[in-house]
Amino acid sequence: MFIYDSVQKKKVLFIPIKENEVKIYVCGPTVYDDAHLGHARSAIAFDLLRRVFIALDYKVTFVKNFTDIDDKIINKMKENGQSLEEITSFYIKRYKDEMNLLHVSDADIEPKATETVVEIVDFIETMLEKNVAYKTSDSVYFDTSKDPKYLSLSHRFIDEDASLARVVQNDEKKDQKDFALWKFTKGNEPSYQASFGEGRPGWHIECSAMIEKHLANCGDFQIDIHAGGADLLFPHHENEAAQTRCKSGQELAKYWMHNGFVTISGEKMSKSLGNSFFLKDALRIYDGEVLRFYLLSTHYRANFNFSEEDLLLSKKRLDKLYRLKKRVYETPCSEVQPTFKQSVLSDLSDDLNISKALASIDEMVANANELIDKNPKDKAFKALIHANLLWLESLLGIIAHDPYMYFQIGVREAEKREIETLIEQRNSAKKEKNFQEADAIRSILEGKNIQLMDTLNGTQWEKVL
RNA sequence: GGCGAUAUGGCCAAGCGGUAAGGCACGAGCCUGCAAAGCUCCGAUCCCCGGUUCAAAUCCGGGUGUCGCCUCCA
Repeated sequence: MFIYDSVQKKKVLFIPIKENEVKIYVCGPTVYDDAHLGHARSAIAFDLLRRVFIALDYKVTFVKNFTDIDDKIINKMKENGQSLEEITSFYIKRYKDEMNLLHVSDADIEPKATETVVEIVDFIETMLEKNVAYKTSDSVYFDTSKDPKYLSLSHRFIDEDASLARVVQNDEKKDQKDFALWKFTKGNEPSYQASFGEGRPGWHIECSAMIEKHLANCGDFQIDIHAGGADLLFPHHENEAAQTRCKSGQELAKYWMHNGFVTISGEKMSKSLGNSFFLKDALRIYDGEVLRFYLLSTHYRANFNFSEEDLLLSKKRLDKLYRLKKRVYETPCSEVQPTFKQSVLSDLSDDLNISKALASIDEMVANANELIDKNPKDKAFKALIHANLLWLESLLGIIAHDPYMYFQIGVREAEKREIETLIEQRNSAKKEKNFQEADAIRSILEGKNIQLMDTLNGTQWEKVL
């Protein structure tokens, strides 16, 4: 497996800390609002990473956190008069439901910040003891000057005057780069007891504490891979790494992976721009699997410009897989073709090169269709192809539906019966060589976006988007 | 202002020094009563200018465009 490491800034051979095992931590969402396409893309990208490692026979431990205590959540509490719990449990459930529609598996461990407070407090106590953190009137800060490697992750040089001019000045901080580990309570908001003062955790500390709690190794590195969106590299990941380095003497992660953004009309979706395309809205229009396949089909590091037109084009590629599935659906699976499996896995082992993998898959599809055309009764071959498709389902999280149902998504039962009746009428007309009548019926159905196809197994229909 | 990424045929998109994968769209053919589906065939010298090399889309330098990070963010 080769992966692109954001810190080394190049593609490197992945060597696990412990043979045949991989520990992955992904930064999950702050749960105060609905997830948008960017969350989906990140989740799908690293879900693929996880599936590929599993397919390569690694023992995978996959952790994704929920940030469930934060300024924005508190603001929402004040706005809506809801409790913290009410808000976060609502959005966590919605996030997980939506991710499941996208066939993103739940993580093995899904820690919440509020359930990690004890560890966070311990973590900060140790940093205070080690004198790499200090207290001011409102917060406990991390002292970045104590970390000689600070900024080595994001390769940044901070110009004290220019680049931090946009940050609100705080005279109590020793250095503008220093960041809050703990914010003392101002009253009337959720807070936790701590030896250094009642309050709540800052954003960066939870990931370091969670990794230590759930995953940490003894050795140079605590985990194998830390992943997240490209916007997290600085300051979030830089700060996580610094905390852990100064607290435990270990590097947080051996490899760092960052996914590119989803843009709309070439512009990043972001909360401040207010141009977010929420998943709940996308899922009202598009099937989750179609959306997954679309978001999956561009390499995870590249920026992804979302457009409905491209989504529909991408669907056509998925349709072809489903049509092949129809052709082999009645034949029980045998074994995946080794050459096919090997070729797809080797494509994906190259830093998740999905484009290459899809090309290999398309080649398999074309080849399979050709041979089934030539020899429609070759059950042994169909069994192999069926097995290939089933294997792809586990590897990519696609082609999971019944292939007939897939083409009928969004068609109501009554409408289905109506379609079947029209098809029967058309078939009678065809038998009587009344092609005018048959074509007229076909036109009626086409007007309803129903496409007919006469096959050896009778007339089939598909809903066209 | 500082830092970084990227620029490939009509569109999406691989490529990581040896003479441009794949998908969609378009066109032609096979198949079909006709279609649809499926199969086959068909198109680019890679933003510009210099340089390194026997050899560059791929490396280096300089431009130009686009995007991002530096503030919550996947």
